[in-house]
Amino acid sequence: MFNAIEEVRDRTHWLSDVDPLRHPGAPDARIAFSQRIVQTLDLVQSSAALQRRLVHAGDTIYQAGQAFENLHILSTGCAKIVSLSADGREQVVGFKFKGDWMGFDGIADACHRCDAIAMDTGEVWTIGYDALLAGCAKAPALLKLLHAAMSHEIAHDRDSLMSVCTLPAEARVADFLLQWVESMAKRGLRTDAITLKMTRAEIGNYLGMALETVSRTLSRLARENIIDFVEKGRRDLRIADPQALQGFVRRYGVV
Amino acid sequence: MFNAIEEVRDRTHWLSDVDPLRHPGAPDARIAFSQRIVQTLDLVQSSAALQRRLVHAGDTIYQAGQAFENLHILSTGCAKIVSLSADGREQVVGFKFKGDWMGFDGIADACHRCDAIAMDTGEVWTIGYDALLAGCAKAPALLKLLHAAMSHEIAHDRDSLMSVCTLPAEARVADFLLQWVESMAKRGLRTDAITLKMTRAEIGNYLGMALETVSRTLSRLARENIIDFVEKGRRDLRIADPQALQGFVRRYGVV
DNA sequence: CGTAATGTTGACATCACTCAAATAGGGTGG
DNA sequence: CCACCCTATTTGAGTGATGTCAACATTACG
Repeated sequence: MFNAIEEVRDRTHWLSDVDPLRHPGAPDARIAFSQRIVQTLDLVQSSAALQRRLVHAGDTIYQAGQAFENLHILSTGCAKIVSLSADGREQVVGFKFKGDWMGFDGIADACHRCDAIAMDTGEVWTIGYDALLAGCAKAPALLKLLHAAMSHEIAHDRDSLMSVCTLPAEARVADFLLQWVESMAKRGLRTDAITLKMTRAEIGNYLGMALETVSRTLSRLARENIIDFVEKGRRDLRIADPQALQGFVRRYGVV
Repeated sequence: MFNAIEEVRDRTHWLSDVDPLRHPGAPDARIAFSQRIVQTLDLVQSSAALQRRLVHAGDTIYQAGQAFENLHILSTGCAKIVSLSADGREQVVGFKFKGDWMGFDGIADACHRCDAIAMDTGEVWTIGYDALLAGCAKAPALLKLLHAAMSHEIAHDRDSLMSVCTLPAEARVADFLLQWVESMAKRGLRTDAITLKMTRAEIGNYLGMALETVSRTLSRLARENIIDFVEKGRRDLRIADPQALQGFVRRYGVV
C-alpha cells in the first residue's frame, strides 16, 4: 500500500520545482509570495472598505463563538490561532504573520471556531465578508487572491498534520524552526536572527509535545551548534547551520 | 496562559448550539448539512459544465505534481487524500465522502500537493476551476457554497490536528469512529452498521499511530462492548454504546 | 526590588512503537 | 469447489521515546 522510498522520491521530484520554498537556492517562489502580499494589501485597500486596528500582544482579534461577519488581514505583527473543543481541550493550530488572512474558519457555519490572539504589536485590517465579496465581483483578481489564501491555509494545515504524524518530537521542533525562517524569508523579513514570539508551552502545544521537550530540543540544538541563542533571553536565536537543521529533520523523517 | 478547565467550559457552551453535529439529539445542523449537499450538487450541475466519471477503489482522481485545473466533487463513494513530503514521507490527511469537494489544495500554487485516491466505487464530478468561477459570477449562491466548503475543510483539518495533538492514541481511535458516524449521519447515510473502507495502516497513518495500536484499540472497544464487529471481516462494525464511546474520548481528553 | 511567569534540567514512569509470530480472509487458477 | 497465495489483521513481548513530576534558574514586570 505504501510505496518504497525510492518510488516515492521519484514522485516527489516535482516538489523542488513547484515548492522551492524549502529548498535554498531557488528564491523565485519567495519573491512571488512577497509580491502576492503586497498585491493583496493593495488590492484589498482599493476594493473594499476596511477598518484598521492597532493591536498589542494578548489582544483578541476574534473569538470562538462570535458570529462571523469579517475577515482579517495581519498587515504587520504576529498572532496565534487557538481552536477549542467542546470538552475543554485547546489547541494552537497556527501562527500568523504579515500578509496572512484570518477568519476563514468562520465562513462555513457563520460562527468563528477559533480564537485569534495577537502575540506582538501589529496592525489588523478588518473587512466585512459581504463587502469583500462585492469587491471581488468588481475585481476578479481579488477573488483569486482570496482563494489562493484559503488554499494556502489548507495546504499549510496539512503540512502541520504531516509533521505531527510522521516526525518524532525533536525533528518536529527542528522543522518548526525551518518553517519559521522560511515564513520570514517569504515575507522579506530578516532571517539572520529570529525572535520566537511565543512561550515554550505554546510551541509545544502547536507541535503536540510537552513544553519540556521543546526546551530540551532547543538546548540540544544549541549544544550541537546548529542554533545559537543570542545574548539575553532564550527567545532570540540564530540558525547557525541550516544544513544541519535540515539534516536533523531528514535523519528521523523516513527511517 | 492556558485557562482552567471550568473557564474553558464556560467559553465552549456555544459549541453545543453552533455545532450540534457531535451532540446527539440536535439534528438541525445535520439536516442543514444534508441539504447543503443536495443544494451544492444541484447548483453546480446547473451553473457549470462538469464531467462525470465512475471510479473504483484504487483509482487516482488527481495526483500530487499535476497542474491544477479542476476541482472535484464526490457525488457518491469514498476517497482518501494523501499528502507527500519532499523527503518521502506520506500522510493521509483526510477521507472524503458524498458531497465533499476535492482539490482546493492546488489553487494556491496552481499545482496539486496531494494525491486523491478512490477507496470505493463512486462517481466524481470534475469542474474546471475557471468555468466554476464564471458560474459563480452568475450565481452568487454558488460562490457562497464554494467558500463554505473551503472553510469547512479548514475547520476539519484543524480538528484533526487537535485530535492528534491533545488525545492519547486510544481516544483518537474512538474519536475517529465518532467522526465517521457523524459524517454518515450528516449525509443521511446509515449509521447502524458502518463499514471502514480503509486498512488499519491507513487509519493509523491518518491518526498518527502504528497500525497495531489501531487494531488493539478496536479489539479493546469490542471487548468492552462499546462496539461490535458484524459477522465476517473486521471492517464492518456497529457502535453498540455511543455514550460509552464518547466517554472513552472525554475520559482521556482533558486529564 | 520582589514577585510571578517563563525556561531549564534531571529522575522516573509509561504509553505506544517495533519486532515477531500466528490467524483469518479474499481472490485466483486449477 | 478446493488449494493456494497474498494481504490484512490480531496478539504478545520487550524497548525506547516522550510525558510527568519536581527542583531550580532566569527573566519580565510592576
